[in-house]
Amino acid sequence: MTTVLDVARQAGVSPATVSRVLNGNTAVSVDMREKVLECARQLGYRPNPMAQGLRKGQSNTVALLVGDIAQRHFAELTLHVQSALEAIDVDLQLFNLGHSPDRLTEFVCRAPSMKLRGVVLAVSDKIHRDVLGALAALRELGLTVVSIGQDLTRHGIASIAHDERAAAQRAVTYLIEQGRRRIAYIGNIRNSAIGTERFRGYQAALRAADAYDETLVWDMTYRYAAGRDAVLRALDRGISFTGIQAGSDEIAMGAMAALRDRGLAVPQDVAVVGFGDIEMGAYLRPALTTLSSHPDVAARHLCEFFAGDDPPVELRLMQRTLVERDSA
Amino acid sequence: MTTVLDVARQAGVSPATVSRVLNGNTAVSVDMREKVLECARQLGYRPNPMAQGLRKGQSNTVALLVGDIAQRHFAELTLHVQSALEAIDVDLQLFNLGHSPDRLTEFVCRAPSMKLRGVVLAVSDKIHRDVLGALAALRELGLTVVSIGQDLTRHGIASIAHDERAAAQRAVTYLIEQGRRRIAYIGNIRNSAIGTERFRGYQAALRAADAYDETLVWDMTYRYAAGRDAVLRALDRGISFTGIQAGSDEIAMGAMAALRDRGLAVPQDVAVVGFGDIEMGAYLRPALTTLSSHPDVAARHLCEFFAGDDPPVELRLMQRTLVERDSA
DNA sequence: CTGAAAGCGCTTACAG
DNA sequence: CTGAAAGCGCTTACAG
Repeated sequence: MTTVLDVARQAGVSPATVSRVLNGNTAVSVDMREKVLECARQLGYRPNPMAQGLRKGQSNTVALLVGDIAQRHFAELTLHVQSALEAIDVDLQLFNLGHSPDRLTEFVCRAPSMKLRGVVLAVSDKIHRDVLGALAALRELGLTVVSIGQDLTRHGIASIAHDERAAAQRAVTYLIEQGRRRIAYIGNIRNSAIGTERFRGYQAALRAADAYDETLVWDMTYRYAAGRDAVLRALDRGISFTGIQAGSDEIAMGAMAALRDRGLAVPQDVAVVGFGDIEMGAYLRPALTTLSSHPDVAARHLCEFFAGDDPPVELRLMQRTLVERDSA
Repeated sequence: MTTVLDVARQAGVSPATVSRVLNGNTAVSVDMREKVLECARQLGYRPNPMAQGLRKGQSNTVALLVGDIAQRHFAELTLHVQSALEAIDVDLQLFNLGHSPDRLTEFVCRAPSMKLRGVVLAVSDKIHRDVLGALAALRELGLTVVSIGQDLTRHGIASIAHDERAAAQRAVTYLIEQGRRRIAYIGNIRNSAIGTERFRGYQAALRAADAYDETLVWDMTYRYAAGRDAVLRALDRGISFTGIQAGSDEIAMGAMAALRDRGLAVPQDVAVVGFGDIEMGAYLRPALTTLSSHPDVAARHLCEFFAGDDPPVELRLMQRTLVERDSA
């Protein structure tokens, strides 16, 4: 592999000059700059990232901590984050948390010695305040720390998030306006920071219509099976309902399958609204009414946070809109 | 941050000894080893990965090149690969190719200077032979190079792959045994190495039954829309068929939506078989009959390739089985 | 504007 | 078995 030294020799200058030209933060005379650039090109020189990192005390890598890449919206987010960060020339190291708080804790312990450029937290689960503190403290080590999905600004972490409460409230109000009153909520509430917000929106809409009923709140996990099981169990218990607000599209799909299996028609008997607008929803029959998601916008915000050297702890709020299809 | 030097001072030994204890490949006296270990623990010492990498000429990072993480099976594979590699203590750097050959080429140019521990290629698309050559050549630089999904052993790259041809042949034969003869193939054929294999299996099964008809072969991309569009177009042209072998579960879903929209019943009028057994398939109504996938097994094989220093160029072949559900 | 020198934190021949 | 020394490839004060 060619090194700065090779380029320097070839160009007849010192390695310091080569470095200065390539990093372009110090003034270098025009002819030197051109000669160096030409030689670097000729030799196909690329700096050794580890040498750079060791010298600078920081690598060019950002760790992306993802709640669970098996969930569609996390996969989509990963996609956009990776390409956005690549565009600004930072490498992405992927950690899949699988919703395990222990894995997050372990990461936090390892993080300081990893010499990362930053960490992006894409986690829906509630995070222990000690961990949050440790994460925020990484900032003092020169890392850029950003949360996508939940608002952690009050813990000192720059955040990009949807207004989940408003979104859920909008969707549930839409169901109420159809004349439905017995509307269930299926989703992760207690363990999920984002889920809690969504639930609050649901609750607010129903309370406003004086139709809130605790027995219709089913605190479940994110996956398909959760949606199916919740519906099956409720039906077995003779609980009746005419609408479902799901905490994710996957849950909504599981619920729709269960309704179908029990001979209930969507949306005639029970209307269903999902959360996240994953691509598949449009190909279901009935097609899934859901709330939009904006991973591309989030990725763009993220880049802005990484552009500055020490980004402010601010919230970039995004709004979800209702995507009306057949299921509600 | 604490360094080897800190640990050495604390333990009253030389940094060389600390390094030897921590790397454990050279003999060190028992009392020294214990003292060093104790001090390292006390100080919470973790080696600086960039210093290690610079010294060794190689980092601890493996690049995972993924065809398109927006496709479910790639997301699932990423999940398993990441956790398997983490277990053997290697970091995962994610590259999403988005099926772009240019991005792959660019990676190949960058790769030598990246000082990677290895690269994992999870790509369904056909790869240009020059790129393949460059990839295989990385091996001489000490990288471990493994392909998951397509067999590249004849290009000098260790591979983990399903027997796609046998799988498709099995599934299509199953449809034929139901008395169906006009069976369509929807999938990526020309541009996809894996798709080509699947198509060959389909073709072999139909030829064996003397029922192969080229007008029922629809070369499309991987996504939902492709499945829907292919079916709609065929129906518009008055082409009739009683079965569909899809090149992916997503395509199968798109096709089922189109059939439903045109008033055709699955499986009574048209049977549908997918490829890959993504979780969602079980929650469709009718539930999707499909061919199993084994990302967990693949990840396990992968670790074995990374365990040895210079793994042999061999093929680990996996068999898909037919997952019988309602759609066929 | 430019170069010589130091040093980031490790590991591994080389001596002993 | 152990230590002193060199060096991986870069960048950046420090002189000039």
